[in-house]
Amino acid sequence: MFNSNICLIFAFQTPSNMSIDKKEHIMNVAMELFAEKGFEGTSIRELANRADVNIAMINYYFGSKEKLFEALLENKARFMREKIEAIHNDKSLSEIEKINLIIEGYVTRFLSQPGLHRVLQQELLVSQRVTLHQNVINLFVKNTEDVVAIIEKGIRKKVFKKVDPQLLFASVIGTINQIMVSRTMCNMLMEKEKDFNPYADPQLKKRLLNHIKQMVQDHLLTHTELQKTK
Amino acid sequence: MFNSNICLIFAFQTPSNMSIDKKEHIMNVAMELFAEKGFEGTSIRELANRADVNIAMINYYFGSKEKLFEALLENKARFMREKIEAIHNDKSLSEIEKINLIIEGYVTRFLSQPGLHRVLQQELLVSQRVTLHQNVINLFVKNTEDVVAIIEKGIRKKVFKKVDPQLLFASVIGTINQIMVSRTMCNMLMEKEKDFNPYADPQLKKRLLNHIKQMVQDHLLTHTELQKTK
DNA sequence: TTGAATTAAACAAACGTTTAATTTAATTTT
DNA sequence: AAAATTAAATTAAACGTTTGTTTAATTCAA
Repeated sequence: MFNSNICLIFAFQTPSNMSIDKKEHIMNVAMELFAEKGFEGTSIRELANRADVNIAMINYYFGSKEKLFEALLENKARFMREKIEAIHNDKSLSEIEKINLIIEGYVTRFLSQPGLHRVLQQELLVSQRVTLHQNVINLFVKNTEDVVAIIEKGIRKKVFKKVDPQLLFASVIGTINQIMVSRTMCNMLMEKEKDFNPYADPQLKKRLLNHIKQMVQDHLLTHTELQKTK
Repeated sequence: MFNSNICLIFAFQTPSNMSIDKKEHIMNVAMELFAEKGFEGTSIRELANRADVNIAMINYYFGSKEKLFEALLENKARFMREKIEAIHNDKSLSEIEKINLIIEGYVTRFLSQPGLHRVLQQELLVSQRVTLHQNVINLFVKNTEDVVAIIEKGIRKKVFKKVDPQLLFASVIGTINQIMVSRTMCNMLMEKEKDFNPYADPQLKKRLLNHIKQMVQDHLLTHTELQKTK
């Protein structure tokens, strides 16, 4: 009751852009909730409540819960595409430099947006909303193709040894995913207190970057004879 | 966790296997559905329908939808624990052999149970059902601790170079996860037809095993000087 | 005065769960 | 061995909530 009054006062003070801000605001809260509870686990009512708007406003702005979800991903998820394309086409960079830049890009982006990462991962995992599911896949496959092309060029140039490019990229992304999948788990593995936010910790970022780069480089540049297991 | 299972087994001492088979059957169908649509995305009615049992039977057997889910994980998710413990304590194995055996164990187990993997991953990603969520985490953390101990022993013995044990294990699991997260995506990456089942393909298994083992071994046994990026 | 923004209330549909009645199977009594 | 008794398994129907969405009235800014 009090809140709505306060809101009305602020509505007077901020003139026309209120509606755009409100849309933005709803999307931010939605990202938070979807990341926490998943798409089906989040109710419009809870979202409206947390965002402090009327239930009807969500359908008024976005049409439906699912369209809100689509708008969310459309708005936030294209992020790595242009970056990777740019790196791929930059002729001043060596292959190993490109790989390192891509690793840095992913680590930076995912660590700074844990919620988005969580939502994307959920959408990959669950195949309920078919076209959205497919969109996320396509985005990822395109990125993989670029990275694979870079690695294959390095192999042809004989600066890399023969590796499995698709699976190597899967290892890079998979490592980050494994860290992002659960904050609690991450803290336990990294021996931090329970309510620490590891994703904002520059030390974790450094550690993660270092591990991935070193592992990828060791794998790309050297060859050890595989041990046999009987 | 154990108690509930034991209790249920003793509760129906009826030798009539029909009921136990039916329970088994419901759990299998539930795994299928949860893997496809997630926990909240699956309705009791749809589950009952697909399993060809009355809706009430699910609550009759399991008490609730959530308890069914718990029973499911309790029944199927303990798998790697004993195996890793056994490998960890086996004194006839070298460190690198242990690591390879663990990699083989995970790959084999996950590839043979894609649904279970999917459900576990979802439960890590979503923190709705708190204790269940924590159980999955604990299971995973315990496994990590064993693997970390093995790697650290290898480092002390100077058969491994100094690496980040936690993150290396994250890379192993993460690579497998990345393959398991979406069948469609996996097929696109591996250039298979759309309705191919990659997880049953021995060639993919071989390829995955080979990549992970080789990458881990390169990383553990050799050292390359890290390139600087400005 | 007009069109957009916002609201409370109502909507039907779907949800997980419970009930109460009935069928089936096993055990006990005759 | 047949009948009676008891308990478990199964069912259809209903329960009260909650879901996403819509409506129709009201407030707001221009």
